[in-house]
Amino acid sequence: MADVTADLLPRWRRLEPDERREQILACAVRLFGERPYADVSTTDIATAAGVARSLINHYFGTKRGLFIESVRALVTIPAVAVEQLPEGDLATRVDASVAWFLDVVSRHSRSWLAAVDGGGVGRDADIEAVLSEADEIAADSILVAVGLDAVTERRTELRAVMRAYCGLAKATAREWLERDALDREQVHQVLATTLIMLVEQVFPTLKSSVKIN
Amino acid sequence: MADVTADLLPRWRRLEPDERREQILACAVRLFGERPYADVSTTDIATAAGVARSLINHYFGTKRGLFIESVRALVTIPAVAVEQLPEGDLATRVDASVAWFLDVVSRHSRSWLAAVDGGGVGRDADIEAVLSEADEIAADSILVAVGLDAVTERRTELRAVMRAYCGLAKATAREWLERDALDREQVHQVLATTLIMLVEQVFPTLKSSVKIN
DNA sequence: CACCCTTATTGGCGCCGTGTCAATGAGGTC
DNA sequence: GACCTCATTGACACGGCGCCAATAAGGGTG
Repeated sequence: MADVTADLLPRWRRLEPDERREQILACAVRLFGERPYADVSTTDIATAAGVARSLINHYFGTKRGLFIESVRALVTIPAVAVEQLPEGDLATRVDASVAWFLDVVSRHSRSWLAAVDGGGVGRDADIEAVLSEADEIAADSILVAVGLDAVTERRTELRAVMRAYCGLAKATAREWLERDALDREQVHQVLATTLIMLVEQVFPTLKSSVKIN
Repeated sequence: MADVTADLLPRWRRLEPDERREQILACAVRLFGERPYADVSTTDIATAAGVARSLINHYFGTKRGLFIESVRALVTIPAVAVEQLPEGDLATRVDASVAWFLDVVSRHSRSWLAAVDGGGVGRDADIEAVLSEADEIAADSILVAVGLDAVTERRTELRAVMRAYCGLAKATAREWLERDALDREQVHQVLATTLIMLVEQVFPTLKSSVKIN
């Protein structure tokens, strides 16, 4: 017998664009964290979100577009984070920054790990740009944290070193979260010590770059 | 008019499996270095190698299989490299190791950059495994270079720190090769100083891990 | 030198995933 | 309650990939 409520309740709910967008994005973040990019079809995401597959294209253009948004959501340091840093000497602020970082990455560990290496297969200029931008923001945040944000001299090199330090941070975090070869305390120690060393030892003595071109 | 040589010279040359395999691999390494994974079709590689597309599947099984081999060929440190390290104190050996690393990566710069981040989009367990293995080998090589390869105590943590250091090495090299924000000398200085610091300062004082499980 | 026999290599088939487009209906408004 | 907007759907076409049987290159054997 036919469902008598068939013509009473709608077949699908109509949401505000922002709302629907966020909902799809949340599903995508989760799925991209669970499986590699190529193994997650847009059909999977659509099913998880309970919508038609083509709606994904409507909101994000392409599958890669959705992936890019997913990565961006995970790797970008919110501005509010750096505003809540404690006052105090270098060691204190570095400790707080490292602790904050470790808190965040351990919370979303699986998805974060998937995001930071850009997925793994398929080097892509757009993804690269998102990760770059995130590193850029991260580098600036670190400069604020260590109190070097006012330094204008040789700022390019300064930020480059900080971006490089981000590479260390990611790799060290991976040793903790993924391989379980280090514990949190050890990761903290490596990152804090290295950062302080970079600021106090390496940077002041860094040979100034001689441009050849 | 029909080509009179049609039945005289063969339509294609028949190579030894190893030979053909290497030829296809070389083309793949080049193309994967030029474009992102998803933008390189097996048809492109087959065309570049002058063979039928299905021959790729015959030799490498799948497209990803071919990609994995391509990455492996680029990121694995040959055993011969560590055997040629000079004698001398820590600073000397570290300098030589860093110099060797910078030589290699700058030589294949484009393909190497593409390989180390696993491509960019599509985090994949197999790729992860190849990069892991390469890091593993690299970590051991570094331990030999800094003369800590005989240390058995807390070896797990020791290698983990070295793998993490590989993350710094990659990121720093990227600042030089890709962004041109640091020059070779500066990269050298950052990597050498940090490595020495890790060996002399961090590791001796690294709190021993307390397993919770 | 002619034949054969191994196997490197090819061409074509079918499947799956993706992006596009016009049609549909949910839900607010007058 | 009718209309109108636009969020949402379903179907279509294209392209890439893996598989399989057919083909021919080229060395071995008489």
